[in-house]
Amino acid sequence: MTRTYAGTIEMLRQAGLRPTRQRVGLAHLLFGQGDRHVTADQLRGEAETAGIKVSLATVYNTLHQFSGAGLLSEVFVEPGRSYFDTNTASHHHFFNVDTGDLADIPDGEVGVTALPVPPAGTAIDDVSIVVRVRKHQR
Amino acid sequence: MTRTYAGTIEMLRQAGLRPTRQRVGLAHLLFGQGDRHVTADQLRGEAETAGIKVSLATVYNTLHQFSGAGLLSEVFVEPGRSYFDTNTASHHHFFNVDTGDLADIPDGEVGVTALPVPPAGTAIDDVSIVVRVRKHQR
DNA sequence: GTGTTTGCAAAGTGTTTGCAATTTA
DNA sequence: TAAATTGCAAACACTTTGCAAACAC
Repeated sequence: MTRTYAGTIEMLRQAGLRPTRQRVGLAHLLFGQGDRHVTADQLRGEAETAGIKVSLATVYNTLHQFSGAGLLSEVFVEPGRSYFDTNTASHHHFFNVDTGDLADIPDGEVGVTALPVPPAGTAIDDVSIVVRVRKHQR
Repeated sequence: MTRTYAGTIEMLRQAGLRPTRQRVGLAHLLFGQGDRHVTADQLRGEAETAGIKVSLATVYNTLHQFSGAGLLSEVFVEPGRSYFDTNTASHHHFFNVDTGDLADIPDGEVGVTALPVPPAGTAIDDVSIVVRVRKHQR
């Protein structure tokens, strides 16, 4: 978690990304407050609220650049929406189908029993578990 | 697996769906050849090849109606593309990120170690494991 | 005949792209 | 100043919708 501007700038430099006003602002929103799960649109809204002027196209570019640099990971839970996760360690997710909220499953609470044998000619890249939850009706 | 026309028609009737020419044709493509994973567009292409005249809008409608009736399940592996699976039993998937192919993981080859405790106010709806694979480079 | 279903084309959603203007170093 | 980055608007891929014509019963 980077919290100072100097630290954010250093992080971006190390990732080979110029610390532009937009990137620094978005990095602050993303990495300044613990683990986060955001869509491009949500992040754009937060940036606006925070007074960071940035276009949606740049938010997308930035999220992909951060992913490429290993600062973010992408999570697939829904067609038509991309989520980005500041937790780049291997872990799993709860997805609330009613609200669209994505949350980490605490470490160790779930895992896979064994790795399956991948189809011929392929190798395993990533294993993800998504636990879909909904409002508990009573 | 339904293979006869009479069987397909009966299946649709039981699901509360009128056995229209389009629904019967698509059901044959879907349920007449073992477990399948298709996108709307793929199915549309197959229908065309098979000489079944059906619009893309109707393919979408039909896939959703079949899902609603429990004849299909929907699988989420990629933003911007919906996959439908003729296997409605609880099971998991391989997703080839290079080709877009989706395949079932044989029963028992993978499972979860334990169910995590869902966030307050929610209940678990579904647990899915997606194993992303890619061409094995040598 | 009556209500359901279909197909078209238009609209919608989320994302990406091309390129001139701006910014970083 | 040179190269990288941004923002806009247009383009995109996939999906959904509105509604008149066609179909199932």
